Amino acid sequence: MRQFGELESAIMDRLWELGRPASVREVAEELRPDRPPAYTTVMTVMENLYHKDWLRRERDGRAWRYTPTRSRSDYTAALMQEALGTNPDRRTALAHFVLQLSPHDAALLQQALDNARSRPDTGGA
Amino acid sequence: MRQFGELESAIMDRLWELGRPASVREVAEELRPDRPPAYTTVMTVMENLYHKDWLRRERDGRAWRYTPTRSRSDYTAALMQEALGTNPDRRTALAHFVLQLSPHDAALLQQALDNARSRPDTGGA
DNA sequence: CCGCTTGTACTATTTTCGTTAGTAGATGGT
DNA sequence: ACCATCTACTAACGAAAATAGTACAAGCGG
Repeated sequence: MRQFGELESAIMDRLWELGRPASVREVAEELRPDRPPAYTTVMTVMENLYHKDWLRRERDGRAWRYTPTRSRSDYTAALMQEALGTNPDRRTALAHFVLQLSPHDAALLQQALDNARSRPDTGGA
Repeated sequence: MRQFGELESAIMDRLWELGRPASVREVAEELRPDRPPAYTTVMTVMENLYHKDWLRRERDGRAWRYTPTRSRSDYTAALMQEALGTNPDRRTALAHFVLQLSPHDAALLQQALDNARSRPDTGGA
């Protein structure tokens, strides 16, 4: 699983922000105010993301409406998982990871672990 | 921090496996048995990694001996950290992450947290 | 001492993938 | 019927990784 390019990220971010199916037009608007990409550029990239299975789409009149196939947190977690997966020594990797966490994040992580224990596999996507 | 290319990964893996300074020749041997890259290819990539500061090197006769500048777990942890960092909703991201963990990994993670609490900031790199 | 082997330094090409966007054509509203 | 909009197709550019050849230095064995 490769990480997103810059424009891809911006697009996914926008879609995750919106939290509902959105047309190319909607996404393209106010995307990267510094250097607004052409409408067709956004369209192409969104179609790429569709073919790469990061977006699903449905017809709305002539236009497509796109939705992320996975939640942002799901994506983040998968990236983390993948990073961890490349390492045979999970113990050390996890130890390093934890040491790099801010106290606040460490607390959140502890909570997450507690929750996972009390309600294993609840919380789906 | 960009993730490695395929050959770059193979090379770093080999160096991490060996756990000692290694020459280009040593690394090149048995690297990707399916399609062994030319010696000079490996050399070029290792020099790239050196200039990108992933490898350090020292002379050994005519040859260079290369060593990773960072441990594998350090690298892994940094990747995980970076993934987490792109997500504004850390709580949910961490929750997902934990739910995706195998029970064994979850236990390791809990241990890591416990250790971090009892001996904060011990264990450096 | 001389050539063979090994290793480096330099250079260059190919490939891959994201980014960029134009053009043509379909379609629906007014 | 016309105009605005949207898609589909095509293409080319740029950066970075992968690939490797060539030239050259230097040590070793005979």
